Amino acid sequence: MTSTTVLRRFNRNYTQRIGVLEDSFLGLGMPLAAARLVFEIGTRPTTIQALRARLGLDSGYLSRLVRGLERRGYVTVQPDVTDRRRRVLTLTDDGHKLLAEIEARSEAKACAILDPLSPRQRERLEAALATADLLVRAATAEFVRVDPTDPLAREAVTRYVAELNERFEHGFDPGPLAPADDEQYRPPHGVFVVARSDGEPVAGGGVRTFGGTAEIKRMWVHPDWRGAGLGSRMLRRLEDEAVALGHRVVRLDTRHVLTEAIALYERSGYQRIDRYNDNPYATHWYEKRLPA
Amino acid sequence: MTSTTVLRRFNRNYTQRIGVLEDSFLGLGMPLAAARLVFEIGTRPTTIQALRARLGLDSGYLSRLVRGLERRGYVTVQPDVTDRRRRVLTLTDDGHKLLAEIEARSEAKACAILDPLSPRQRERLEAALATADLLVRAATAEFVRVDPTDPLAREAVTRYVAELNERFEHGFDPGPLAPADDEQYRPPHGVFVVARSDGEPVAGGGVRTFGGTAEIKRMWVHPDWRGAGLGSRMLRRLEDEAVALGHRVVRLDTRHVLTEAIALYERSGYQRIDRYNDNPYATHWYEKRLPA
DNA sequence: CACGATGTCTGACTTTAGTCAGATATTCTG
DNA sequence: CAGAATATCTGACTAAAGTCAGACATCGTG
Repeated sequence: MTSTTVLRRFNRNYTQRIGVLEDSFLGLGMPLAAARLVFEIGTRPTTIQALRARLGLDSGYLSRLVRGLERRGYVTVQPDVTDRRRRVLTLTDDGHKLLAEIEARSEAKACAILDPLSPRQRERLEAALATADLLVRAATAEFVRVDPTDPLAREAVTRYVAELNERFEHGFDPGPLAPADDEQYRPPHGVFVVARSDGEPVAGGGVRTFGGTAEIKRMWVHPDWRGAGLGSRMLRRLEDEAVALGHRVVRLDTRHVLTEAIALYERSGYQRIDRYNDNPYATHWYEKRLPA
Repeated sequence: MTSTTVLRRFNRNYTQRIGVLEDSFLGLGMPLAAARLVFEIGTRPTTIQALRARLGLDSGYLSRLVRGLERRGYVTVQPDVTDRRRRVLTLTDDGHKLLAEIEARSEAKACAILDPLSPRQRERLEAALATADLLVRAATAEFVRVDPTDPLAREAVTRYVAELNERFEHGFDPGPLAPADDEQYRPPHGVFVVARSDGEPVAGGGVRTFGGTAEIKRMWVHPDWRGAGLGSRMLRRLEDEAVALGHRVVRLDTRHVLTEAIALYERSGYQRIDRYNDNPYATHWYEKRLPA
């Protein structure tokens, strides 16, 4: 049986049986879409714009849904202070009560579904769903080239730096962030790529030109998203970008404590070479010849 | 994280991303529900009644959907010869063409979703989905008491007999099926239980009164549904039924080749005892004292 | 063969979900 | 500061999905 067959079969069986999870929102006196909104807003106050991106709704439709929730007193709508075109949504006390009710219903429904399973089977299902969840999310993440000043890129780099600082024995200091730095990751010198899911960066990395070859830098994968192949995909994508920039050789450096990264590079055909830069944090240097 | 949390999280992520599998039916010039019907009818000719049970649709709504398909020449509707109230649906040639188109679109969509994954990740996802599929299906199977003459019970017993006949070294002959036999699995002497999913029996088993104690017989789980705990659930259910019939002790016999069954009984607290009947096929005899 | 149950159909209706074309206010860019 | 771009809102519309009450034919049972 092929993977697509399994996926399609699962989809049929699952949506038919578990789709009922959403039916638990019935009887709340509001359409399901509105209940989903309450859930999203409850997770964290959001702008209408963010909801539109996250849930993929038409702006007119969303506007009406929100107004409905406002009219019933579940949410308050206020202009965003930093950009008065945007409007920030917050749950009122009644909204939080409603959210609690929604949560309770979902939970009850989920319990009812899992109830017949023995603890052992439940654990198996939990593990399978967690794996499937991660892989499905990873498969649907979108890789996009962005400007290094894009908020997505900024966040990816910030988290990358924070992680190195935590994992390196004596911390990590990226030095002052000069505007010239950004220039390195802009065509024609280089590019920056992020993987995005639901509007959040889940992986990032850049290629720049250094010493006549391409150099891959700042590769990072969100901790919650590791083990799903995003690292390999990012690496492959950055190699493609290097080729597109006209390079035939790509290099990179790393530090011994980053064992997963080292494993990834070696699995991906990188050869260890001598020190080619003066990065004080680097302990390993790699090179790969790219197919034209 | 609890199982319900994982289930709910998966459900949110999954329906949002993969629900798109169904969007592939868009542009066929028919509502999604109609496309689903074509798929169901294509799998095997069905009656309207069966569709209603399987898809859980309102009879009026379904009637209209079917009439629409008929009007466009995708299905033919004929009275069932055995019961002229029922109507049998069959795909026409055009209907089969449409089904092929639907299949192609689903397949393309599934491919697109899986495409970004490496073969290794795809295999992992496939395994996870197959496990989740089995367990979700098992969790939602319904255990019902039925009369031993009920078609569901008949099918379960038939398949049970067929399997024993195949697995026993010299086959298995259940002997003539006497009406008195059925009586044994009817209150107040006994009961017959089947687990049902989408109208098909996926497990079955009976309790009868024999030699002053309860005896569990004819326990069977559909081969495609094994490894999901249906056997344990059926055993527990039959024990409960035995208690309800007023018994405090339940016995059963089995044959050495049925190793999973033996493992199940021993895991479930059954003690091996001496031969208590003259079943020529039995090699192992078990007993369990039931909590009141 | 009467009577209740079953299977299907019809008409009249509602809700949900969504689309699309502008209108308006605000912010960004040169 | 003009003009483009962005964020939201409004009105007018459609299609899909489903509900409900009742009508009608057929079947099984006593």
